[in-house]
Amino acid sequence: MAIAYNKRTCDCGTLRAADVGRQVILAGWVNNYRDHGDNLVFIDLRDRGGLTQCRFNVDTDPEATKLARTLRKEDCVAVRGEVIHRGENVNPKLPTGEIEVSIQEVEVLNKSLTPPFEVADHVEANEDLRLKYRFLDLRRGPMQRAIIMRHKVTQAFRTFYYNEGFLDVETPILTKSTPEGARDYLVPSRVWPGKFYALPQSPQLFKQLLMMSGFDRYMQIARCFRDEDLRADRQPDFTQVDLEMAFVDVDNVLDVVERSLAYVWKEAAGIEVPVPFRRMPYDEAMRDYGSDKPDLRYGMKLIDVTEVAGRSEFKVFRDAVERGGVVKAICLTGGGEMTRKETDGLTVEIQGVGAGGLPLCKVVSEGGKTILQTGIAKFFPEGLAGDLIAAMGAKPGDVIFFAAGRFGDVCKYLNWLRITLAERRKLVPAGKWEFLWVVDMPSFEWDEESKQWIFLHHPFTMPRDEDLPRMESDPGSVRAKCYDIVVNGVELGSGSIRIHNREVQSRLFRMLGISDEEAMAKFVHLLTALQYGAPPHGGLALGLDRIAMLLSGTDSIRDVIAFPKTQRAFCPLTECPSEVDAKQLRELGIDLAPEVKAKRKAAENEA
RNA sequence: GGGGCCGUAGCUCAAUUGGCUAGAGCAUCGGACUGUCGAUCCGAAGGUUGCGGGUUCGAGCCCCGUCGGCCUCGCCA
Repeated sequence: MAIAYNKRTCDCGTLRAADVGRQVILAGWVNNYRDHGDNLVFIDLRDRGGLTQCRFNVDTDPEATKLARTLRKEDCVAVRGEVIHRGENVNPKLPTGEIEVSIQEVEVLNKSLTPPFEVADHVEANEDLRLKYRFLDLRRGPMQRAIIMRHKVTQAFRTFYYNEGFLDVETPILTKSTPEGARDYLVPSRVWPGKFYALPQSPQLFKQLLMMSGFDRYMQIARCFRDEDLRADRQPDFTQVDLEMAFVDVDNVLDVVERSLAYVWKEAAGIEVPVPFRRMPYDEAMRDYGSDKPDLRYGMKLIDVTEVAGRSEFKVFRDAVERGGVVKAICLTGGGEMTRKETDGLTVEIQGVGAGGLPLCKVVSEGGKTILQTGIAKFFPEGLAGDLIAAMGAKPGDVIFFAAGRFGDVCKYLNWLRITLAERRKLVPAGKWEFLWVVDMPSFEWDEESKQWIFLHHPFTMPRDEDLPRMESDPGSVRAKCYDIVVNGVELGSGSIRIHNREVQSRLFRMLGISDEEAMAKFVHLLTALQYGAPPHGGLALGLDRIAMLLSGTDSIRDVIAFPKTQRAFCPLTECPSEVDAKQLRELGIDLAPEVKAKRKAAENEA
């Protein structure tokens, strides 16, 4: 090799004025080139560490300068030269801006085609193009920082939990399909034609088994797979910080998890987070915020105005109340300045969420009195309007938004509205981290479709001790020993204390209309293990992608995943999923459905 | 599965009410330039307006279908 690129003296972000005079070897990519004619050429060389300006002078190094002139963006090169001070020409924008390297020798390690988009910090390209050329996208500063942030988060979690005595144990990727919950990704097997493994939705059952095995503190950075529709914060394969502890109750789990989060925020991002975190019962979260993951960085609580609204002449409200529903409202301080166009726009949008409309009225001051105006104000006679204003704590200049109907629907609409208003009107304070435990969720929920009770969490979640006697008589009142950790309106993770007693587990399955035979068929390994001295245990799983996303300041987990998939679970880089050979299918004993074949043929003919 | 927004040069965008040869910035290529660092200056090249159909004298624009992307509801124990 012309230049010993395997003996780089440092990376492109480290050289300073103190290094002037040193002979250095650098390697990296051409970030930019500036050709000043016969004598002078500049190349900005970039690697993971940063940028270093390389100077080529034809008078002193004609060969190198000649070659430098042919360099283009994203060429991979190695250079050798002397660190010199820039004198009058320091660049304060660069950490290395005091120096440059006067290049004596340059070697092109590999030319680059013209990139399909500019490899620059400020990116303009569409995300799907960036995903197709992810290896180029990942060269960009913000992406490098995001991936590095993720690494720091991972490392901090490991350090913390290892220091707390947690054992890192791997669990199978090929495992058993469980039809409950999310859809499984299935894996066929040549050795077992007609049978399938499933990729784990989480290591849930295995980590419980590890507790029964006596490894009383377990953690794993675990890949999980769910074949469901995607979102900005959901990928088909994602990563959990999975943990489980034996001989614990709720407080033990919350304590160690919140300390781990505080440690990670400090270590990875330098942010101090006070512990313990606030706790809020699920009912309170739903009542005040209409959400099981409320964002506490701003106010705009939901206020129940069912009583007042029921006395109004507005038919929508009266109907809702008569049908046993609720009317709730939020007050937007200073919202009176919103234009008709803005509120009409919100109406259309909230209809997209499912609401019939967006009733509202403005609070104004007139003749020394505070009154309601516009919108549905006319349905509130003076006295009633006063009651409403008092209930809302509204002041002149505010706007009151309403939602009426079933409790769940009202929550959905006003939660959407609260979040949307906070974002649009910039009511979200920067740099604030509002951690919150949401606890005491119901164990069961009545499902209208199947006309039976279904579990809200998973079927191994322990009900609260004092609620156990009511499991059969009043299932709706049973609260679970389960907990969600939320920060700034984002659910970071959830967990529970598990059932460690076979009798309780059987009672619970019976209650849900699942026979013992059925339960055994699905969960034989767990149910059997429960009978051999299973210890009390519980745990939690944290969404690593979301944590990395929040600490990177992005709003999509795709930004902290090196090779993510699109919303339709397609990878533009590898172009997967893809078709496979007929031979592969034959070996697996699999035939495609006729309609799938027909569709494929039609697509081929078109192409 | 439902709703919304979007698709024009390699990239990001523009194109008046449906009307002349579809434009601009960046990137690319050629040339100039000794201190730039988002270099600058001069010039060139670059288009199946995602795809298919329809309406029209005339479609980037209107209509229908389809493909793809993002957001969202459902879904995600």
